[in-house]
Amino acid sequence: MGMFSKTCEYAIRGVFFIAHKTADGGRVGIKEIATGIGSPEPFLAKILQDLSRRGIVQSTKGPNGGFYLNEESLKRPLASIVEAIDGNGIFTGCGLGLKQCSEINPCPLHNEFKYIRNQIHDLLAKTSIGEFNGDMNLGIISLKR
Amino acid sequence: MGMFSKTCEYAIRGVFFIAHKTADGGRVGIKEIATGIGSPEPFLAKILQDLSRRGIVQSTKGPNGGFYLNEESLKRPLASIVEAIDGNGIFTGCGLGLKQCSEINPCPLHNEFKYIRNQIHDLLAKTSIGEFNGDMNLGIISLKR
DNA sequence: TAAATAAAAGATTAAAAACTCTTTTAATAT
DNA sequence: ATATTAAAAGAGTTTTTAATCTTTTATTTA
Repeated sequence: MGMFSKTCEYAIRGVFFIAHKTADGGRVGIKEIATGIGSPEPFLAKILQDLSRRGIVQSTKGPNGGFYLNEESLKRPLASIVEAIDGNGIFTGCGLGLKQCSEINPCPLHNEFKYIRNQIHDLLAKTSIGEFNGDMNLGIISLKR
Repeated sequence: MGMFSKTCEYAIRGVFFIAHKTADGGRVGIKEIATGIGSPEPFLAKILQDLSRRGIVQSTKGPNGGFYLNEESLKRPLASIVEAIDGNGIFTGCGLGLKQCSEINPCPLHNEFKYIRNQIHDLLAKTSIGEFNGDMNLGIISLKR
């Protein structure tokens, strides 16, 4: 059980891959993305179609088509991907799974978890999709395995 | 998708409930625990059996039997419950789901996630199972809904 | 405008997690 | 000893998540 669902992990890795591959203005096909991040191709296709519908990635059909990211998309925070796929439960949900846990009806770990959830949210909100392209060019980081 | 699996959420809430209910030295039955924390009874039974086998909770069969916590168990950190049920993936796993993500082969968010995962671990390691009994007596906190 | 390309959409299957039911075993009290 | 109580254990079901397959639609190039 990771921090995000498997779907969301593929989504983030896929979007990073697209950002990196299309930094020069081109397009990248689903096959290349799936291979590049080590995900099942048809499953990733579904995920990217969803993100495309939501405007988080861009795509065109036909020859020379594929996925890419416009200026605006590159500036979006990672939080927008996570919220689109997993919802905002990770930012707001109770650590012990209680629906009505809140400031006035807190679970035993309410304050401790609130602190951590806020940190996760801040991290994902302040980090933009585009900002890792440099690292990846240097081969420092990995999106596969 | 919460921080922990549903199973783990029930486990933590169940153990808190046992700690609270048996603080005076008694035992508490699975039915009362399940009702008290709002979980499916047979499913919670499975979970507590597992924790019992691992020595994280104590139990006796027969009349006046039920679950309880000995001195040692009350002092254990919450981390021991989480590790028993969900494993240590939440403390060590890669945020993007990469098996081989590490210091020398980091994913784009490796350092950021490491920081957060350490915080989660520290919180769960420094917090003991028994230390919320007082709060619960005051009716400040909830384990249900 | 026809052929080729590549994503979109819909339907289906597989695997994992969550949950239930039935039988057995251990402990206690009479 | 026997009946009763309550957890342990095992097998089975349901639901959710993950993954696959097939058909359709849009775009481009020749």
